Amino acid sequence: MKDIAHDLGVSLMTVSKALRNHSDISQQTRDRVLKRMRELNYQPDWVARSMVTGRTYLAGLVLPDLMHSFFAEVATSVARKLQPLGYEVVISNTEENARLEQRHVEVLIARKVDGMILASAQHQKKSALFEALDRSGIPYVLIDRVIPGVSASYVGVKDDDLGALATEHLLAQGCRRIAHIRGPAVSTGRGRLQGYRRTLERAGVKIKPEYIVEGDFGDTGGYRAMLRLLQLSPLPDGVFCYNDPVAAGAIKAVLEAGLQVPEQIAIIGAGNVHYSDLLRIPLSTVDQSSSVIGERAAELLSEAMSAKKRPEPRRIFIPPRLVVRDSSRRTR
Amino acid sequence: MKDIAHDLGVSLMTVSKALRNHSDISQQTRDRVLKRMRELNYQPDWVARSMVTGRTYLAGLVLPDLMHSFFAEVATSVARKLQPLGYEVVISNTEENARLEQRHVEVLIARKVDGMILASAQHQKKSALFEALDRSGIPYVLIDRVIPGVSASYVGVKDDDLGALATEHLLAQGCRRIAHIRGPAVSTGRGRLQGYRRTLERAGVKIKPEYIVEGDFGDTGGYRAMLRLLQLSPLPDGVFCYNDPVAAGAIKAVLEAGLQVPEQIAIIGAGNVHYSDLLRIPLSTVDQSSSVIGERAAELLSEAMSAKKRPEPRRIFIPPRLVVRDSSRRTR
DNA sequence: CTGAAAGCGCTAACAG
DNA sequence: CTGTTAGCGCTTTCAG
Repeated sequence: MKDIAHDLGVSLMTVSKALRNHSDISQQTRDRVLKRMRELNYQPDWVARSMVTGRTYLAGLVLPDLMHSFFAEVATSVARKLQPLGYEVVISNTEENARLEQRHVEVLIARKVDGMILASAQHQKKSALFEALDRSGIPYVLIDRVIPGVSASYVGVKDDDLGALATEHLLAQGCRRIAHIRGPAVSTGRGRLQGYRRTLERAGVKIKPEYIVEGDFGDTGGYRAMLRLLQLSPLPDGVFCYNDPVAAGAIKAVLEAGLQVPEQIAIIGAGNVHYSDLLRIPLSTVDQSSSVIGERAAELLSEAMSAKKRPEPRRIFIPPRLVVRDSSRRTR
Repeated sequence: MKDIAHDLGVSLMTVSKALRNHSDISQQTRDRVLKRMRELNYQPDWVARSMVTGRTYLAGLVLPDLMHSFFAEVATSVARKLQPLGYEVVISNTEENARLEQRHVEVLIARKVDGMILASAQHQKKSALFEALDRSGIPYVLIDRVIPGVSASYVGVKDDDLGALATEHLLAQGCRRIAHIRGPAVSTGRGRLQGYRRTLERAGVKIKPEYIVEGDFGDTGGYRAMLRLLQLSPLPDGVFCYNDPVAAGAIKAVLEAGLQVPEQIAIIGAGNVHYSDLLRIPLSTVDQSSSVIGERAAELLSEAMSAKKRPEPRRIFIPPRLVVRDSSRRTR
């Protein structure tokens, strides 16, 4: 900047204003400055600019697992929304580890990101993480997982409705012994389980505790959980799985056991990950509109980041949508 | 910092040094400083620190598509390697768009990232992007895709070897009419095609131009490409697909046409994405060790970032590894 | 419309 | 072991 000012015989300030399209600069001066800037390949230094303006135009995105296609879709849509607004997105992969997540968030705070979107892996009600976040004054939006006791904006589906939708579908397909491979103790896992319970109760079906098994987040967990279900007698005739990777693993186990999907055991997952249609047996699922979640969250965040004072937290619930494919369609 | 210094009756510098574990500070003073720091919930301001040190401890990762499981794996392993070293990773999703990529890289330069890893979507030899990058002096490592004319460090597989390996395997399975669904005109697409050609020539098999069709990067492209192959007569009895998503789409088309995989048409992909084993027909593929690529690239970059002077570019080639599953295993 | 002065929060270099 | 001085590259404020 100094060079440009010197070369053109104007002051630093004139250059600074010209570069930022400030109003009180003559068109002629502006053009000269921009021309010289291009000649010198000059790019304004964001670090210095941030230091004085207090804004970094960085947005943090804290995710439990980038390799889970649901979060990859969210990341893509968040970036697609935020980048045109001038924000760069810093993605932190927490690997479902609450401690690691805490550290990442502290780092993002110290780096003065303008805002954060997080699918938090915290299990506890009110963790140090959210205290630090609130103290920092940095706006943030929760996605996918609700953290009890944290009153921040949220975007996601109502997981009990999702669980109910899936379970109702299995009932409608004629299943009577419906099992659930449940997820971990985060809000999505709890909510889906609750929806499953609620639906069976309302339908007057007795809930058997041994039909509810823990499946973790991924396909290996789903595979192992299904092996346990396959020990039972009578066998379940339908399984609602925490998510699509878990369901894919479960299907693998069922097929290896020589049983038919969906004829003997119908299976449904959740998330509608993009390859669901390409699996061994095209997978029925409940769609969560991952890209819509990302978009809405980005919108809420960008409002909060540009607002003078913190806007009221808002909760946006995306309605879950049933997608029936072969894995649960009974041809009775 | 000023507050801490004031509260403790020491100078700013003492605090600054204590916080950074500088050697010439007494243990006692350091402890007092750290204690007060915790009490005040103070976090050093990275922006200010970067301004004076010239280092941001940000690393850019420029990828064509986060939703492609190969790149998601690379991103995960890069982050896992770099974060313990104190770097935060900024991921830019270029959506296979060379212009968008150019803009992203400029932004990363202006933000003064300490280094970059890129799987570039540039088609041309020497684009403005790499000129800007070289001018900036920021170290960078190319992964997955070689850019002709750019002499930077590189980590990836030799794509012609990959293509040869896949094609040889199909030959060994008894296929005689081997088609190729090729990728776009980036180095990976060209290299795999070349390996396919080379192998067929050496085996004395005539290459039919109509057996080489364009499939783009993803499953829809693979599906459409396979539909075109299915018009041909005689039908191919083996297809080497650019990557696993393309292969998954191709399998879908074959099955819908009522043909058997692998009995009538054997299929092999590349990349060994993590769900390959869960597809309709478990997919044979060539593994590229995505996480190793990420790790090695991160290692090369971190060396370059901490070196005084730019180290010599290095090229690391990961050997491709054949993974045979049902989609190509002929039970003759 | 243009410019001068002051300072953002921190650290490098050097002096005590 | 501790402190002083100067300045990173930019913008904000206010005066011409």
